[in-house]
Amino acid sequence: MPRRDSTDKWSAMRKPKDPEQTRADILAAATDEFARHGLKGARLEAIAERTRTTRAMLYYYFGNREGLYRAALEDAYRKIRVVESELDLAHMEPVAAMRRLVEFVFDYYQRHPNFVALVVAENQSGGRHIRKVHKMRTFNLSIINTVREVLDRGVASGRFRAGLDAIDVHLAVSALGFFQIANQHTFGYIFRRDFADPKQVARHRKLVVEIVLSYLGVAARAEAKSPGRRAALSVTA
Amino acid sequence: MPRRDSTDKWSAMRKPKDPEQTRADILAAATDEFARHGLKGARLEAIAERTRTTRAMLYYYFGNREGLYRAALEDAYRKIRVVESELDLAHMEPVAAMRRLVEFVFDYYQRHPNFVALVVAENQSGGRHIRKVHKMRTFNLSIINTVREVLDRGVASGRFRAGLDAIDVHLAVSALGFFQIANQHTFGYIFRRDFADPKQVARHRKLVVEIVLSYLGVAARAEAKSPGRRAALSVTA
Amino acid sequence: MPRRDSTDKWSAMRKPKDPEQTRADILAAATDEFARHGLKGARLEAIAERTRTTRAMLYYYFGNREGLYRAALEDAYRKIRVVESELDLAHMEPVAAMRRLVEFVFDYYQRHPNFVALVVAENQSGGRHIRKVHKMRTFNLSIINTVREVLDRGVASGRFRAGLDAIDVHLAVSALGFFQIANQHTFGYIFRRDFADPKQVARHRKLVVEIVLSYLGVAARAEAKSPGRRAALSVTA
Amino acid sequence: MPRRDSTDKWSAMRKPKDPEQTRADILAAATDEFARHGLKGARLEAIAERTRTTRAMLYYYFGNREGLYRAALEDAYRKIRVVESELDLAHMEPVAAMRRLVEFVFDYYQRHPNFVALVVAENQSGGRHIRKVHKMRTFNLSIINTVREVLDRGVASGRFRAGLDAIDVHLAVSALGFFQIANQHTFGYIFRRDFADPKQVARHRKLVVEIVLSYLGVAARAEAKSPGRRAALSVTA
DNA sequence: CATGAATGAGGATTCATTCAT
DNA sequence: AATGAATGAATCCTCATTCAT
Repeated sequence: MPRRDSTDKWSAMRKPKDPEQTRADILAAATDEFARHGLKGARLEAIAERTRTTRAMLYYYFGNREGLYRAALEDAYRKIRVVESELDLAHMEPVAAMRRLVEFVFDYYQRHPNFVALVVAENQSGGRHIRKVHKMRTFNLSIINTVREVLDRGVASGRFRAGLDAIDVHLAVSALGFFQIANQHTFGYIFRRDFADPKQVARHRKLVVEIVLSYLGVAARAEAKSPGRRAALSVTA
Repeated sequence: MPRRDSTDKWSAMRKPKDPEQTRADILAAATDEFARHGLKGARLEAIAERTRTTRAMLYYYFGNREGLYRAALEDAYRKIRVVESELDLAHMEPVAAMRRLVEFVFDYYQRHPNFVALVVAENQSGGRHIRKVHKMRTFNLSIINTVREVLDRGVASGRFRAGLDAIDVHLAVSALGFFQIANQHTFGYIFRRDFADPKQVARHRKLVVEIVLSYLGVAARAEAKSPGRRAALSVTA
Repeated sequence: MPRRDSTDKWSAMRKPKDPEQTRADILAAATDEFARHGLKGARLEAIAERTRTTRAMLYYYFGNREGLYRAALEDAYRKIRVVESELDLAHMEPVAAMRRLVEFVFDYYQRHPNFVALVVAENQSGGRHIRKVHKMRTFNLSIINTVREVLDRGVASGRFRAGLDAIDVHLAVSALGFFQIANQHTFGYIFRRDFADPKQVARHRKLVVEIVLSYLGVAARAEAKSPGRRAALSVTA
Repeated sequence: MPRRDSTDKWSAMRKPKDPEQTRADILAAATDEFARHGLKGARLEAIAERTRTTRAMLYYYFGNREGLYRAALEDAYRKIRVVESELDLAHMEPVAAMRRLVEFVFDYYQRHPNFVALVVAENQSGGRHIRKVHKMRTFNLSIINTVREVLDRGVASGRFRAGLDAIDVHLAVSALGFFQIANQHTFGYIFRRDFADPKQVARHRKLVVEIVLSYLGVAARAEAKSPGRRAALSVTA
């Protein structure tokens, strides 16, 4: 009874009790809260408030803070891999496939800063919790196979140079995309780049593609403009 | 009346008042603690303990938690820029200079994971505090001038392709190096890469150099492979 | 396994959850503590101890120190006005009514030094908190109507002189009664008056009545002295 | 060295060291701080800041918090009595003398709210400290003699009624004047009286005089307007 | 399933006060 | 006579977590 404002927007707004929905709501709120403040910084009270439940409910559904955090972490990773697996790169020409993959990763980070933030949080706590999430590796390894398949075809067709490692490439792709979200505030402030500006985002997107393709041995910019005139224009703006 | 001997516990514990030293000690401990646990996660008590002072001293010298955090942040940025400014790339051939710069950044992050962690923490709190550190931009902008100068010479000599932006390049260099520290736990666990293994670190170092040089239009592999030219270029620390 | 007997320490200590009681207990203890030491001087720990709860409970019920203080303040004002409203002066002859009112105020202060002390504390903090208590004015204004009604009747009947202002009168009544509690220590010490002595209290009570009635134009001494008319008028509690 | 703003308004503004002046400055600042926040609420740091010295100086001059408080208290009482003793009422006609005395007290409180606040603070702490100030009674008792002398003359001349007690009268005068400062925030807010408004102050001043004179048996308002028509007009606005 | 009540402990700040120079 | 440095201790407040219904 204590503290709450007198306006009772409660009984009115509380959805009909649906355990699955409640669980999902909590998870969503938790993801956001953990993303914003990290594992230790997140306040369970804040999560409860957003879900219009009480802290006790979090315990009821997820056992404790760590259980909730792990659930959020697993959920986040699962989601990106699910979407990733729908890319269907196998039917595309290698360079186009790689371009698409890079853009996908880049875009995903841009649209899901919470995923990025959760990964940051997990690294901040030494990756202790990701190890406890079973199947984490399972559904994550698929991306490497995808990359490897594209690389192989590209090398075979002569579009990519030989000797490339799939994990290395994925590392580069991830790093370049991740940084733009994870470090946007410091880098953006210091070097006066507005990472929220759509035009900058578009520029950076091209930049990342270019870097990766260059590394694969493709004359980058030509690709982007017109497949036919490929070799002619490698001078960028 | 038992006059303390000068070799006892006391003299060892910095009783002789040396404010500068005390301040520096606190700052060092704070840097570490904030790096490990972030702005909110850090325990002031932990910082005090390592310095053999009391929490009150932290307030005496830095006003409050945020003041201390800001001081640590500023100090960390200042340090990397100071070392960076001693690179003396102006006298080196462009490709060698760029290689050296990339390696420097990579190495600095490897050897100063605290710096990386502080930057992560600052981004986690939205970059709110870096804005309050005066002169932050001042001493950070030098790196861009350095990069630009190398790029210009490289383009002029025909070793680099034209149309390159210094901030873009610095962004790429930073992102690729940063990721290896910042995301080592998640990426390492999922893809079974041991980022602590010196051999891997060496591999990654080459990888990053290669990626950046490729982007600049330098036939990376050639540089890296030809033993004859290698010695000439790897004048890095 | 030793089942606690129902007569042991526990049952005595309000274990059976009774939120209303808990809240009331806290409020009572808080009133006393704030009265003794003021808003800032009060120790929440002290309040908690008296209630056999923990400090955390205070926050649970009242949000924070100020919330608790405000609740105590409101409660105190409400109580005096409630009792005041039961005076039923409308049926009394004006002079007797006024006498009774003055005596009531005087007595209330005497018996509720905590109320006086809280008011002192609130003034000490500039009256900042009383403004935040909704309804404060509402239940306080009734006293003025009461006074005004008595004055009007007195003037109409020729017992009081004309031109009197109800708020002025209430101000005088309050000031004279308040001082005896609020300033008893300094005034008492300096002028060697023992404000705790029942005989002095009785003397002061008469004094205050006399002053107020004189101001209203009633020949005070006459009223007080004439034994014959005294009984008729001193229908006070 | 820590904390202070970089602008060094220090060495420039620090007055040439004059122990007496320093002591007086501290006392003035302390009076204000104790008046504002009470004995316990006052912060020594705040006092030090206003005096442009350090907290250590307060200890140097006054021993400790209580010593400083006592000094402020004594100083405050001494000042009012000094001014009071200069009233020179002995040469005035009784009614005029009494009026002047009431007005003096009223005005003094109005102009020295710090005195009022200190008295409040002292009562709040049970009058424990005033007892430790030697001579406190000595210089305070004079006021009673002054009042008594006026009363005696008034009774003798038939202007005042008999049976009056000097301390009672002083009590009434003090209470009525004190309340307007001490309780201005609560009373003012609840009953919508602006005790800071000069017009209200003037009204209240008259009111207090009137009340006191009425009590002494003088038809109040007549006095104020024209001594000659004294009895005629007792109807106030 | 759900929830209001209760608790315990961890840390943050703030200060008065003392010391050494 | 003065002061910067240092300390210890008191409180505050916030939370995660558990309990009883």
